[in-house]
Amino acid sequence: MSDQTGAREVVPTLRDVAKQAGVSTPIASRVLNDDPDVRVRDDTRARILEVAATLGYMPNGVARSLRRSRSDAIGLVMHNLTSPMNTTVLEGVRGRCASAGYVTLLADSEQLAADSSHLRSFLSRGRLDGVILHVGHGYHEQLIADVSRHVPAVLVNSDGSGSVPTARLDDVAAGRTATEHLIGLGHSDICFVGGPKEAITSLGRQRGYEEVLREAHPAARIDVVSAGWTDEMGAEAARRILSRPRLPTAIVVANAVTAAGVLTALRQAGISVPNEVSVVGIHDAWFANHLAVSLTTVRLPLFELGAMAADLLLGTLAGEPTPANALIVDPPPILVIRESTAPPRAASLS
Amino acid sequence: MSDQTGAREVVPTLRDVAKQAGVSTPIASRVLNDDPDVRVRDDTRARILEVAATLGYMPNGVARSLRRSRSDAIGLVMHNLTSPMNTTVLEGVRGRCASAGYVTLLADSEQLAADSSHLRSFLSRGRLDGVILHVGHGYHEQLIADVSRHVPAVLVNSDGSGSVPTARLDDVAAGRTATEHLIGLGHSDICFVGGPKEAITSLGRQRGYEEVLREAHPAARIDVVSAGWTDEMGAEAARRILSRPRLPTAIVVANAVTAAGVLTALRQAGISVPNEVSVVGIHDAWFANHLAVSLTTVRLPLFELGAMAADLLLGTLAGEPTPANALIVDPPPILVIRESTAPPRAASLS
DNA sequence: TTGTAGGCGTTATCAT
DNA sequence: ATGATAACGCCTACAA
Repeated sequence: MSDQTGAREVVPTLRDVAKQAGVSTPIASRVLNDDPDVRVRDDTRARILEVAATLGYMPNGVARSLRRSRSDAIGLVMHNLTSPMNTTVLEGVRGRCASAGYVTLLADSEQLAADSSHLRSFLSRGRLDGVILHVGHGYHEQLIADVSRHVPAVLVNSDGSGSVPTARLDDVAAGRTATEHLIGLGHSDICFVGGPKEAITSLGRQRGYEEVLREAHPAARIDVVSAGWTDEMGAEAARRILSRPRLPTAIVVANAVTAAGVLTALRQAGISVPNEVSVVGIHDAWFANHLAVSLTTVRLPLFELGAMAADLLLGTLAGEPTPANALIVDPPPILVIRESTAPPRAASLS
Repeated sequence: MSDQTGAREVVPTLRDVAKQAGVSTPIASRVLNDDPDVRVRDDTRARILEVAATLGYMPNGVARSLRRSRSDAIGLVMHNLTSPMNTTVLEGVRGRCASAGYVTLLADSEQLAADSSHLRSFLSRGRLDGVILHVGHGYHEQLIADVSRHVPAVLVNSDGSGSVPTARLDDVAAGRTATEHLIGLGHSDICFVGGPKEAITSLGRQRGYEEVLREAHPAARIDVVSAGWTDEMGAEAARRILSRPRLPTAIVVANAVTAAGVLTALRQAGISVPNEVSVVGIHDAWFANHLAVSLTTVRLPLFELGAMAADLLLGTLAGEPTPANALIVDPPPILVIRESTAPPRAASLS
């Protein structure tokens, strides 16, 4: 068939298609790109399409990017991908970007911050149309500045300390929901176990806790313990609480992984949950069902958070007027009751 | 300062650097790229470097890719990122690629297989130097074929049904390690709960189980139950086992997430682990410590698996002679003993 | 309805 | 030791 025209091992280019179809490259280009205002005879169009198909033509994305000065690629800078919550956010971002025709470049915030040559390669001009940064509580202001100076950027769950738009969860509402549940059960001696001290998400949840507790029991003690986002840090915080003279009757934990550590430490200390202490975790991860005591949680829309961050960025890229900040209030935090919460000891005695 | 030369809002290009430094673009290019065999006067070199620095010059990666016909980017096609095991593999791939100077494009295998326009965009010529496919047990032969026709590809933990190099774990050894532990405790009535029927990793682990069981107890029954990789499927498999007249004294579960479901179903049925049934899971995930009963596991080098897959691909790209397949035997599977295993009921009674 | 010209930013080749 | 020229593959004017 077409072999005798001098089949090359190399992949066909637009010129090859045009040549074989007996047209010029611009025509081939516009037909293949479905340019709406191109007027070609039907048979010409058909011929081009057919040649492209038989040749297995595939446009060169790099050349196209260079020409159009856009790459249809967005960068996603993440920290701590081992956290199931962060994975969900990632899926939200990636899925939305893919649906919008963008591919996703993934980078780790620690590595990016530590390796400037990798950062340069990542930000390499033209490769990325925009970047979404989910860098947690790390002190990555420099990284954020470096990135946002080069391309449009959006932050996720971070302290948008300035000009970079941010998508975030309704952390205050989450803290409120968790605490309201405990208060509804009759608790008033409630401890809050937070993430890292600087983490803005943890601070928001803490504020929700404080607000609700003050509203319901103005005299109650605000009792905050800082931990971190890992199970080990949760266990360590629980041990700190256990070393005090009196136990609270309930604990709100700012994160489900941390809560797993809290539960395990309580079990190891022989404390019965929920009989002696109730525990609520924030984030309804799959493993909540399988912990030492199945964990009552507050479900937050993590996937939607990622999708919203992507929307923010893609909207900006499309030149649409885009809000500088987005708080995900729909769906709202939802309480998922399992075995780890019950009325307080005192109440059950009375 | 340099403003009066007509400072533009646009980012500086190589030509700008060359012009300001009073040299031609090729020279600027070669100096900035540390071309070893370029002979320039020291002051010229210094001038170029200085201008580049003050201008904040950053090469355009797209133009460079076009010219060099390589992108320094690799694609990672993954399935089921919600699994913590897969996340670890991802980190292995991404980390290794980043260290080698490659950025990583992430795609979801389901979405890629379902959306051909996204696939074309992903494979868009020139964008990717190679692809790593971790597509699980899905019937993605078509996807694998499509990808590997376009760029060099490497498979992870898949059935390298043909010409595509593959990196995989030593699943047989993992199954052996888990089963040997149980046999050492005195068990002989051991059930194997697998992943999806077609999953090659599950089949390998099953083979390890069968080998060891036959070697130790030639008369023992090979008892295999198919489940899947989710906690729900594990729970469902456990319920199936519970509905039989007799319980085995021990269960090997091909996956830690599945094992979590098994443990929870056993607990809900009032079966005591490890007193009535011992359970070993494969993969030492963080949550093993926090399950209803902490789970004895076999730790497999998932991060190294990802890194090895990356090495395979990068080696191929570098033109090095590269093995077609790699079995990760170092580090070997390691048994991590926790609370979910003990001698069998009969033995503890005698 | 179709073709020609030019350039996106870089690097490789050859000349000087 | 440095410069001129061309080309990577594509797309957007504009011309015919």
